[in-house]
Amino acid sequence: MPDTEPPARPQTDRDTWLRAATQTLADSGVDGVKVETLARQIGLTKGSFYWHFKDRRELLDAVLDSWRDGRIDDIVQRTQCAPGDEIAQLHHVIDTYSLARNRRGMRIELAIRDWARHDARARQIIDAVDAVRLECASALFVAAGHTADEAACRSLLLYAYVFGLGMMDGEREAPRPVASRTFIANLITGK
Amino acid sequence: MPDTEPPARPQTDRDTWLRAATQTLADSGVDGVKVETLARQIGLTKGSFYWHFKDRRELLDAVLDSWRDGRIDDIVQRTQCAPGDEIAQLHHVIDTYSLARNRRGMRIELAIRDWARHDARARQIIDAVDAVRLECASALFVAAGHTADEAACRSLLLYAYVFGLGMMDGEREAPRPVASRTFIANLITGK
DNA sequence: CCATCTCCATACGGTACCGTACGCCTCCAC
DNA sequence: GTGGAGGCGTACGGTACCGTATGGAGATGG
Repeated sequence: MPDTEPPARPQTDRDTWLRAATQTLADSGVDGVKVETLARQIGLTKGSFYWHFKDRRELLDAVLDSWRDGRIDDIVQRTQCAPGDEIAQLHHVIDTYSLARNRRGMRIELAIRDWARHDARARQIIDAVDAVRLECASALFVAAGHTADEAACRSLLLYAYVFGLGMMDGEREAPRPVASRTFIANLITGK
Repeated sequence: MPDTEPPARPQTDRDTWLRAATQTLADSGVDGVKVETLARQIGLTKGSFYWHFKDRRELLDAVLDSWRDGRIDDIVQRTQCAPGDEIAQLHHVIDTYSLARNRRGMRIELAIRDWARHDARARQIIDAVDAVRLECASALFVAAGHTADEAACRSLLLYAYVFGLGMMDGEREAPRPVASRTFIANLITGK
């Protein structure tokens, strides 16, 4: 921040740490993200780590920031559609979050949500992402003809459902039957 | 198990360890449950701990078992009602799980659900509790006139919603407006 | 060819755990 | 009163972390 952006440094090894941390976060939760363990995994040492990051916390914050940016870009993209297709698009959003279709994404999401129960910064990131998601989904419901209040309720139900289901299903292999998922999606979107 | 039940031992100090572990589980997650930390909290030492428990794992399993028993008793009780009151009873169940009404219960629940993502035994307990809950809720929906398939879908939506909402809301103070909660509950139960 | 900067390895001190070994009380039976 | 057994405290070895200190290889520029 003090100096003028050293011109496009590769930072590829910083990203290596970031990716490893994100993966471990998904696999083992925040408490599994340990400097020495990551070092062994990626074949580097703490010497490298403490050159790229001030401390463990800075790594975690970087993971959080990059996750937030990715999720916000994603939802903004995924909720743009032609007029008249809003409900179909909402069904697509629900499907996108299904465990079978996006296991890794769901694991990261759940790990961060759990983390947010003890960490203010993580909580803040989660709240920011949720706010954008709810707003985007609400806009679709409104475009489909619902009132603003009702749209907000249905959006909340939608996201609570997809993440709650992710939590209940855990690592289950067999996906829920199509008929069930369609029925539930119809309840949420209002047929 | 080998001998014949030493006649009603107090076991009050074993229970002290159990309660402390459950509380810490709710506050800090499984990884926060550490023998030496608990010892400091309750004013005992590891000498006591390793007399009552074989190791840390045995304590965790005991927490899990007692939680499962409590949850199953609770849901069986809470889903008994007079004929005709089924939908009202389901609304009551939803309300019961609201964060404002049962913060501590929700914290324990979420901590165990997160734990279940890495631990087979915890996963097994969660699955057992979920199965009973879904069955009990489904029975109410069936009694209210829904088909078995639809009852199963609505039950799944109900529980996914309440736990998903618990996750999204975190430690939020202000409860959701009554109108919203009623609207969503009506969507789930079918008006 | 020397200086400096980047990037990383090695080595170290310190802390927080787990589980074990062992010993000290206290209560009760005989 | 003495000998177990229940219940617990103390002390110890071992491990897995965090963060720091320091040095060294390799590129880069003068």
